Amino acid sequence: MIPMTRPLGGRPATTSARELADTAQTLFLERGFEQVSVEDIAAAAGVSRRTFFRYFSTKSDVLWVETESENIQFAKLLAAADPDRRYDEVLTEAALSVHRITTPDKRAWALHRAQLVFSVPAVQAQIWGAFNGWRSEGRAFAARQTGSPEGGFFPVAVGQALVAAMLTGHQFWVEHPETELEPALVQALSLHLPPDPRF
Amino acid sequence: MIPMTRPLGGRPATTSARELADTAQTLFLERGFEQVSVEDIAAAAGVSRRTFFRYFSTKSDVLWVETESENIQFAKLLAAADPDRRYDEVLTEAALSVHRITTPDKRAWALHRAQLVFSVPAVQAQIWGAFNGWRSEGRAFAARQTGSPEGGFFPVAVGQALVAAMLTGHQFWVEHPETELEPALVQALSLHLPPDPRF
DNA sequence: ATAGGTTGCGACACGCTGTGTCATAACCGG
DNA sequence: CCGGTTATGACACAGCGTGTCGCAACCTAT
Repeated sequence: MIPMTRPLGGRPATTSARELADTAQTLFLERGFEQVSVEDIAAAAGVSRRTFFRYFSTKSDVLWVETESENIQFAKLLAAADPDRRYDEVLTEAALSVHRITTPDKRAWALHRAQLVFSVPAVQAQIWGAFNGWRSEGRAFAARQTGSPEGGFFPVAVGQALVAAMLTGHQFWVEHPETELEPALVQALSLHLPPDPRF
Repeated sequence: MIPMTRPLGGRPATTSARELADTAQTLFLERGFEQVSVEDIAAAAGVSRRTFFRYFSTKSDVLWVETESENIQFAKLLAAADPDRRYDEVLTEAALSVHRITTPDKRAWALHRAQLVFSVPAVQAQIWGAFNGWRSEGRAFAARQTGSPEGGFFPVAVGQALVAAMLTGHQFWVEHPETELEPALVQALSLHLPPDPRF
């Protein structure tokens, strides 16, 4: 979508997806998702409303900028896993690694985004697509790591269960924001299924 | 929302939620969800656009009219459960009962809708809200049946796991349409959690 | 029959999202 | 300086969702 190298010639961009996303996230934290219009974001970033929609196809897309790179990191961790290890251990480690929170700023944003997920319909409408990567990665990994058939029942269940565990951890966190996300994720991911290559 | 008995006095309604939903679904089948505006639905039903929003708060709400009554049936089954039975047995029975397919017509429709769920983004956008009932009902039931704290981790996990099981069964069914839904649901629901009132 | 209360509806206006179109600004190389 | 290229802004438009207001259509009581 956004080219790696600036093509030769042409007017240089006055902003970037990253800058727009940062601006938007700051405003969301200040006033809340629905109290911030695209016009507000564009004005704060010094561009027109139309330009915002050239970088993001919808207002809520700005919430999932990190998701793409997280998916890549997740897939890499799974690809590099020792084939002899239990699939569920690897899956748990990889998921925790990707969701690790390093700074207070990132914690605040992650919490707010999670709150939006569980309260704003416009955000909920995108969850399916946002977690598609997790579902399919978890499924494919479970199939190859346990030797289950590609179209079998078990890998499908693992993919769905992985997403459910993520949502469980985040939902608990949102309802207990004084706690930390990681323990909740650990607990949710510990409710895993034993490997079963039969189906 | 819509009163059970017509109140005394006042102008009688010229339409109903049921009539609007039927009209809308017919148009959706003909042209597709996004190719039908609320104005179109209202016109086809012989009312104004404003009146549509008096019966449904959003356009997409009419997609899940059946889901609402299913939720009520589900909640009733859970409410009538023997308090001494294992929560997961009751949950499984109730979920299977609600999803039981009685006629070939209903099977075809259920399969078609499931296929839409796993392929059409416009439909996927509604899934979160559509399954909100199952999530919250499963959660509340798990809490009271196992004696777990209302805000505890375990009920949250049960709610999410219930939805994940539903999706797993349906996803497997969509990918193997020659099989039946119920066995897939049984298998998915059998991957349940043991009751744990501690958390 | 008429008056007053109650309830559904249509008309209108408004802010917001998302899209299409077009002119223009700001860079490139020759 | 001059086309070619790319990002942007201005504008228009359909659609969603909400608020408000006056009116229409029913009721019951007098």
